[in-house]
Amino acid sequence: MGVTIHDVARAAGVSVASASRALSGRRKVTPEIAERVARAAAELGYQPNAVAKALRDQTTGTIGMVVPGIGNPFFTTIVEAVERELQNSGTDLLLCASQYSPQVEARRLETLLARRVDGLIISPCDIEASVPAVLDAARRVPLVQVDRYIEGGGADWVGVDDEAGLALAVEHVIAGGARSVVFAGSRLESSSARLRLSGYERTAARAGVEVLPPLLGAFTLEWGVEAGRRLLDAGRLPDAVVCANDEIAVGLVRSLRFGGARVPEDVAVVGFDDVGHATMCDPPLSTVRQPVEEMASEAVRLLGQVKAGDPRPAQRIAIAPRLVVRQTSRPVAAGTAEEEQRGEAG
Amino acid sequence: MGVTIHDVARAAGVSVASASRALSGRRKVTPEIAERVARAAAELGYQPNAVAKALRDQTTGTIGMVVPGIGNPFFTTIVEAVERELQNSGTDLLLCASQYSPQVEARRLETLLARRVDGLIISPCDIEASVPAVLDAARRVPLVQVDRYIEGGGADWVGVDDEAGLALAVEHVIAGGARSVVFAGSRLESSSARLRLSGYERTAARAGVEVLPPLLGAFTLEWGVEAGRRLLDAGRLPDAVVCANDEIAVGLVRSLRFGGARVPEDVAVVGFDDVGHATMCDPPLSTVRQPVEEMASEAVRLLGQVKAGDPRPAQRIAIAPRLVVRQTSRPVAAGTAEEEQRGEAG
DNA sequence: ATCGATTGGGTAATCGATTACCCGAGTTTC
DNA sequence: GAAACTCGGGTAATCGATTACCCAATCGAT
Repeated sequence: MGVTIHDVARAAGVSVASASRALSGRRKVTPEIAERVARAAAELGYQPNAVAKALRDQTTGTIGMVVPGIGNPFFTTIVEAVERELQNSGTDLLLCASQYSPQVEARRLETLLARRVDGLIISPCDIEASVPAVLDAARRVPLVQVDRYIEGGGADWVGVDDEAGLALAVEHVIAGGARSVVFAGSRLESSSARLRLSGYERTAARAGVEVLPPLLGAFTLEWGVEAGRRLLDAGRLPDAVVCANDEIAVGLVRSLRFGGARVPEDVAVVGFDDVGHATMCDPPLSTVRQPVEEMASEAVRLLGQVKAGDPRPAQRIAIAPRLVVRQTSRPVAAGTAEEEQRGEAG
Repeated sequence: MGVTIHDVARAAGVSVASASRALSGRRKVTPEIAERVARAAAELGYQPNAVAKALRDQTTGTIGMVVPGIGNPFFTTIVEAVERELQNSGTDLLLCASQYSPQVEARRLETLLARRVDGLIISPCDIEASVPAVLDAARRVPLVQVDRYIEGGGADWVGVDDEAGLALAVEHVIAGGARSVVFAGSRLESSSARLRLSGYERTAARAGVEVLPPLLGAFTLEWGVEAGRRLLDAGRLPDAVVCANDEIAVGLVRSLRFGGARVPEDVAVVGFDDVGHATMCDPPLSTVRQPVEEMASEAVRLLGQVKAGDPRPAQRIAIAPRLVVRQTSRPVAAGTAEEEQRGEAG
């Protein structure tokens, strides 16, 4: 460690200013000096100290990203997409998981700000408890929310149109003949959880099918299993279950089939997200696809425009999802919904 | 942005030295000054600039972690475990994915070093192409490899005993009656891929069953599906397939069942890792469990001891894996192998 | 009363890279 | 031929926090 630009300058027999200029090319130097500096830098294996540069430039070339958890394939997919998006822009990503805890989330934001990230992308874990920390952060650096958001509208957001997504799912199962539709979702701690529930409720009401009490737990496979068990215990199964994400749906399918129900013959199941292992489920899962790449590139683009504490009204960009029909729901007449045959083993 | 310790000092009517001392408590100040400084800091919302501190202290309080990809649940599990391990040590994790590309990996190491991380934890993506960048990094900061490692022995490593793991798997299916055992793994680009194959070969040979040509592809579900298809196409199925990881195993099971084979009756399947969705597979997957938490805490512990470019011989810590028998293999007499019933839906 | 020791505060150097500013040499222009 | 410019190099300030070093005041001991 520790070959500095002073060492390079000395080795090349020039001043640090010349060395810096030769290396950065931000001001002309004679070819002779350029050459000597380049050689000296190469010989010494000089690598600029990004910490010093960051201090001087007041910019770190990093952006922070905080998601509830990287165990959830939906978030890892977003993270990967954001990373790809940042790939060649020279900015690095500092990734943090809040572990679904507003306290941890606040701490992580704190240290990211202390490290002077140039911007933040966050999916706030709790729609209420996350508010102060997120708004505070938004006041200090450009911040964009992705997927989940907090209410109170201080910060930009990009995500899928959750209500529209649930509408697609509900309309699809109704078109397939379902007369009773249950919603299996998560406790209403996030915007996604709330909007997906309300999307279900509205669409069901509009379509004239009964709005049944929702099953609310967590966005996990385990909760899906449990939800399926409850449906089985209740005696009469609904014609269809629409789920707030794929993990719940996969657990639900397993649980229902374990209990002897046939999917989709006895009960249709539709998930949400279409990332990770939706195709790996048996049978492959019908689901609502989130346009993750688009969300990521939109988020990065937006981040470039946002200024910290900008009084401009916060933007909300809701991207339309699309339905992917596989085998846990009855296909409907061609043209009504998109058909997909990905995911089967053969 | 931008309330500095100078602002705090001015507001409190003291020198920056006193302000710093009052805030850090590293030298005594009068209670009166401590009080004034604390109040001024609180009122101004002072937050120390970690960049400046890092430059001055020559230590950033961060460690970098580079894994091949966060789409693979095995790596996300390790990352989470490392994060948990670091939780209260005041060090943050800078996470990077190399996307299974040695070039990307080298670039990521480069920028982590430029950012002066205090240490590195890496799972090198390629056993040969990763060598120069990893050894170079190890010369400059403490570095510990986890799971995958490079040959040439310059850096410490902690991981599972891959050969022993495969031995467990192979012995288990043989004890269950298998006479023909095929290995489905990955191209030999990583230490894990190589050791798991050789573990299979040795154990099969020792047990006197024929060592069959391995199916080598990638550590993915897709490759598992393809491998299953090839076995089906070949006409006669082996009694058992041991896989290099769970993703391959899950794909393989789906593929075989789709082709009409019964698992485990016609062919037993055993995976490797036991993270993520091994229990979600239908039927639940028998597998070899990697002690991820232990690996993570060992890696962090080791990192604390390693010095950059330490001439001390590199340590290799291989932790013993254990077999988890679920339902894709025939159980054997109690006591020979551990039984588990986790993962069924009911 | 005087001399050391102790206490606690302030000044300025430091970390490494960038760049504002200055200066001298060479060119151009009238 | 001198003023005005250009070009390219060097010196030192700067970013913000920490701390080596210095100094004044106070205390205790002789």
